[in-house]
Amino acid sequence: MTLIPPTRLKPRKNPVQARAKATVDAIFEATAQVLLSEGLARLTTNHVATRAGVSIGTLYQYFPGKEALLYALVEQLLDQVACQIEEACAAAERPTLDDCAALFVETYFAAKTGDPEKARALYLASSHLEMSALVSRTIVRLQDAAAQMLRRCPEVRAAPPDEVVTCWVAVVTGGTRQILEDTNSAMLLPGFHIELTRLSSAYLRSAFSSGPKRSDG
Amino acid sequence: MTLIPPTRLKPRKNPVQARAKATVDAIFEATAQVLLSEGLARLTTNHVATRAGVSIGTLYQYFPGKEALLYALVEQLLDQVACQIEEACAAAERPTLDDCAALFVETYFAAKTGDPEKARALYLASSHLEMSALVSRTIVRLQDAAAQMLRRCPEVRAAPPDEVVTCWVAVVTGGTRQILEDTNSAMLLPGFHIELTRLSSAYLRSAFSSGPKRSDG
DNA sequence: AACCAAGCTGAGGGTTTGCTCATATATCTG
DNA sequence: CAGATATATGAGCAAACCCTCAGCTTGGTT
Repeated sequence: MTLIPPTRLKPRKNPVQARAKATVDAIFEATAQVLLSEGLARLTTNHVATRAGVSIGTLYQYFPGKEALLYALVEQLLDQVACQIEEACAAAERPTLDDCAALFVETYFAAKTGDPEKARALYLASSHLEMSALVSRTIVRLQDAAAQMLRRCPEVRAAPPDEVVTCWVAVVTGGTRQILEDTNSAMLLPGFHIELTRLSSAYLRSAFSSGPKRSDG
Repeated sequence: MTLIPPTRLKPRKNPVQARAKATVDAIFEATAQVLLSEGLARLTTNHVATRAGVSIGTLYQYFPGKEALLYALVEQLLDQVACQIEEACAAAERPTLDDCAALFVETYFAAKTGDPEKARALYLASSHLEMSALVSRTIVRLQDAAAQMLRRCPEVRAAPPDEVVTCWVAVVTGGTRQILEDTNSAMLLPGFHIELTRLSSAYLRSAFSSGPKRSDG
């Protein structure tokens, strides 16, 4: 929405009838499935169309090409995550640092693990060079949401420094990705968000209330 | 080396003469370059051979296919990083927690940013489904190196819990990836490893010296 | 019913890609 | 030098792929 993708990446038209909406959904769903079962290299438009149960011509009525299809999928999935984070962060009125840590981590983690397959598909698809702007944009949204939440935190006096917010968001998103993509560590996944919350609390405290309660100046 | 890849992914033969070694190196180099300039989708064997200045036939004498080429490249780059970490961690004899944090982060960060282009190429290539085992293996090596270093740390009494090591390593590697891949935040990259070190120190302290020096039991 | 968008189909043209193989050159060994 | 081995070449074929288009079906409106 906010971004202006080149024509090559924009959808050709949006579905208006209910049946067409179902078709597009099926195409998205099929794309994610093929991505997971075959990998990005073997993802072909014909294969996606077949898996979606529609003809190849139908696919090309909505998307000008393979890349546009992936672009739309990534855009959709990223937007869902960003919206959930923004909503959750905005809802915290006077959070403690620990609240901030828990809220951000839990929300992000839940958004990702709610449908781990889709999350993995997203990681695969977003490795396409042209998606990087989309990812960047989403990261900025997360950073802004986090920074504004921290600013409403009584323990935080001034505006939180960029490096801290950047580092924190990078570490939460990157760490989660690492765990989700590593099929080996998938077993101890349930405990991960707890550790990640502890880590976040420790970091935020060390960044914002470092001295022993430096009283009012 | 440690892994036993299916024939489809193993190199066909190793170069023995110096000239052949140079050829294989050129192919690797060209692969990384094409990966960065064209992306994984447009990486073709013909294109790589051209960029390397060798004939397509030559490429196929050493690698049975495109995937094997990528596999070998990823294997090489991952091994370099793991070796550097293992070496650095093993060299620390009686480190403090802060030493551990700094050593691991600085070494990993230096290994990645020493050649950021190659690091980015690695991320692109490793998104191929079949590389996940290779990545997993490397992560385990990093975890082991970190765990053994922590065990030699006077502030750490017992063996460090798996969740902590897993979380820490995931966060350092994942966070670094996030920063390296995001071209926007590339500018404040120089400060990132400092924050990451602070974060690591804070986390390790909260995990290992949480109470006020719970004396011997 | 008659009409018109909107939606769907899938064979096939043109292109790209992966890979082979017959041939040629370079390096080594005795 | 002569033979053996290692290395390099690149035209070209089979397969895979992207995408179009002319015609067909479905849903909605009057």
